[in-house]
Amino acid sequence: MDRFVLIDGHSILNRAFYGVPLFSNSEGTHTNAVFGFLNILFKIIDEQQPDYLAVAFDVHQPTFRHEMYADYKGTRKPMLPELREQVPLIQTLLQKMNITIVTLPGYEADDIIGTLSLKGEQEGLEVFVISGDRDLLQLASDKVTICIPKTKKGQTVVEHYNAEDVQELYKVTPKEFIDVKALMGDSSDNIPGVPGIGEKGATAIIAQFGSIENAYENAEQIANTRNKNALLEHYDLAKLSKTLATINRYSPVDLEIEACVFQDIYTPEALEMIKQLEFKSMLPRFSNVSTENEFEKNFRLISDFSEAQQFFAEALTASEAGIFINETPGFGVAVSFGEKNCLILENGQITKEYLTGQLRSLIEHRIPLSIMDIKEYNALLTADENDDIFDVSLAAYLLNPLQKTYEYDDIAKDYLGLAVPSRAEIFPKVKKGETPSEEIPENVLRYACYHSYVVKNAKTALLEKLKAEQMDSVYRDIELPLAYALYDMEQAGIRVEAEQLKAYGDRLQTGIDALEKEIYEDAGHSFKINSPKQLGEILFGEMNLPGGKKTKTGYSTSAAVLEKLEPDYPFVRKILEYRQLTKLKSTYADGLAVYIGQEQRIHGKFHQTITATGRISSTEPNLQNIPVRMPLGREIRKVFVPKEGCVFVDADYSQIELRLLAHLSDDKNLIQAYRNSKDIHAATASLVFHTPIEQVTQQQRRNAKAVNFGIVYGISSFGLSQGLSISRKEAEQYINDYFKSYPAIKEYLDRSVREAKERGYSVTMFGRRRPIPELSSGNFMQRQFGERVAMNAPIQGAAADIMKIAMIRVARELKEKNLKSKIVLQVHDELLVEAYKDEVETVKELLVRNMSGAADLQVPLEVSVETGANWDEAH
DNA sequence: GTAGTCACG
DNA sequence: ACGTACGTGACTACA
Repeated sequence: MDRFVLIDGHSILNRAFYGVPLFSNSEGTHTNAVFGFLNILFKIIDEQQPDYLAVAFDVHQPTFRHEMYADYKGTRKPMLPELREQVPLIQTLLQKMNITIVTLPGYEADDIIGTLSLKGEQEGLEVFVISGDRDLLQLASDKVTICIPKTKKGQTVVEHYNAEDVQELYKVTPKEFIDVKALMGDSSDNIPGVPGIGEKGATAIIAQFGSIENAYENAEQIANTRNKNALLEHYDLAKLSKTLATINRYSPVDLEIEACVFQDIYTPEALEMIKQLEFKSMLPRFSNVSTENEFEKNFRLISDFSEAQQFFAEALTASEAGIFINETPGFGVAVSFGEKNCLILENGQITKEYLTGQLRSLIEHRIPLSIMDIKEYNALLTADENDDIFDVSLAAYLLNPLQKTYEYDDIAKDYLGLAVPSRAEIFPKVKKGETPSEEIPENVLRYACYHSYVVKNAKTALLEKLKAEQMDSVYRDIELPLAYALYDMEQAGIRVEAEQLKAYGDRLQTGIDALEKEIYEDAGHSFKINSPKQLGEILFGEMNLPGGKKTKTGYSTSAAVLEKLEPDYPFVRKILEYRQLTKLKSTYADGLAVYIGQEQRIHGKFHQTITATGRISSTEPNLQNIPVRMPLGREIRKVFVPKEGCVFVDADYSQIELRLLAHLSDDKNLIQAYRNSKDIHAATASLVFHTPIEQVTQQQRRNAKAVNFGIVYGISSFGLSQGLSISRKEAEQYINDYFKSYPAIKEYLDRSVREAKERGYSVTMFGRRRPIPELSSGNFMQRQFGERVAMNAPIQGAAADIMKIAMIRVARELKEKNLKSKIVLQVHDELLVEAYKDEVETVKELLVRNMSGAADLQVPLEVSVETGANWDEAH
């Protein structure tokens, strides 16, 4: 039997909107409801395999119901703008998917569905009605099934109701269901119902009499007197309600079911829109859509040795080439130059060594190459900063540092205006992160050659754009050379004493076990101490501690909250201690151990295209957040040690961000303070609190320090009050006093915000940009966030630039002087060098010189340097 | 997969 | 009245 699926458009969109957290694509269009709608649509299509499909939408116009009852749907809230803007989106997308959309002025989508479902039933079809609205249950029969999607534990499940299910659930037939609703009323549609009769009464009456009319005629048989009187008194209202609640199954829908025949929904037009909406997870569904480009005909697979040799010989004559290195399922190299795009796969005489040798040869012959993420592939290419290699990822990052990834298909779209199939489209079964294991060669060919094609062609566009935005220098003088310095740093790795680390972990475990026992005893039972939910219930529920309430999901148990309770409750102190110990154990003791490799070294990754401000980030493991503030945590640094014959030399910028603030704002007072004083926070306190510097108290100094931090973060009185545990009023006073002492800083910060608003981005003194779309948001909070970012980004970004410049210079000088010492870590304002003992003095000197000389500021760029037998000692 | 928490600059 | 410090990454619990 053929199946006919009818979808209640607004109802499903509405459900999707509230079921899926609000999000937008990178253009700022809200897309969550469209996303949710599609997920439900795909699920229904997969389950039902419809032969006919139509989606009904209401039109924004009064219906026949409004004419008979002016207040119909009167109390309904207007649709939120975030949802309203998605209605045309889903409608356009459905059209692009060849799906029939039905609307009917003067009628609701319910009536269209009622009419078409009846038509379908009469024509012998099996009908499925998809809606979130239970009113539709009145349409259920043995041929018509009502499907209601629900979100259960984050998963969409669809509940099915035919006539029997309705009977079972509501004790009345689908037809009688109308009468029940009419009697009890419906607040969401503003159907009046009969005053005094609720769900129970309505169901009882209709179950007994079958209809309002029959019940009225036999009213004397209604057992409940109050219900009986209510019905007798409000019979007219009940009749009106019934008419309003009845779906019109004979509305003038001018549509033959044949016109709804289900066709291929995976069209190129729809795919284009899905990409625009950025629904990456849905791309695999469109894998059969060919987004084949003309040039794809030039993609060739080479697995014959002599052919490969000929190809590489020709490549040596190219003016430039794009390359991609494919590592799974087999090793291969894709090279694009001129009109040629070839993937040469490892095969027989074509060995991995041969292929990398050929790439080396291109580099040595100074053929300009273009590649994504040179750092990632440099183990194979062994290039250095003097080679002619263009890194597409770095350029794309500079042009927009806010993106999560820089995939070749995004590059093609953004800089070549070209739609190319993404990885997900080419390998539909392969999930992100997994490796294609049994991929057919044609797919690998497409994937690899699209890659090399895009990187070859994007180079010009990216360079032009960098130049146009005055970022060519940041690219050429900072990011690109830095990639090689970071590569060397990753290769060097850092030595970690595995046994000491293990011992440290064991020590922690002893403490954890003891604390756990005490905590369970105090609580009277065991529970997951690290579960904020369980802990919150115990603290603020069972134990009835003051405070309580905070987050969306329950009580807040953050350190900030618990620390306020700590003095009065030993139990809370134990919790905090437990948290500290388990954190150290899991993240550091156990967490680091798994990364220890050859020669006891950890080779963490340093990422250059992640942060919005230009800092680098560190993962697997994160070596930029190794504890230092608390003594017990700091112990971990003792297991980071230099190799035999070496010591650590650790160099730190002293308050680089605050110094940058002095420089950028040109504030004479702050500049003077830096030139005169060793202790800038005390100097600030002296000025702000009108106290001679030698009389500044520790408290005053602490406060001044917090204000200094706050300024760099994009000050707000609330933020400062939180940081200092003082009132907002006091915080505000501090800020005012601060700006009185440093008037140019206020002007500078205001200027930062103003200029960022004008430009849409902020920019560092080296030309690095950070777009701040929040500045033009209609949302106050968002805009305010944008303003703080506009104050912070030029400072944090410039500090990052300076450190990068310093790293490049240090790495260069170490190489030039043939020193064996190596940079092993960068922690934003700190460089750690593993220095050979006979090089220590040279290293110390060159570190300080290069770091403090990396920028010419109006204040000295101070660098402190220390040595030690482990990281703790050296820092 | 997200929320909460906490480690760093 | 809103409900906030800037930038990251890893881990645990839980839906």
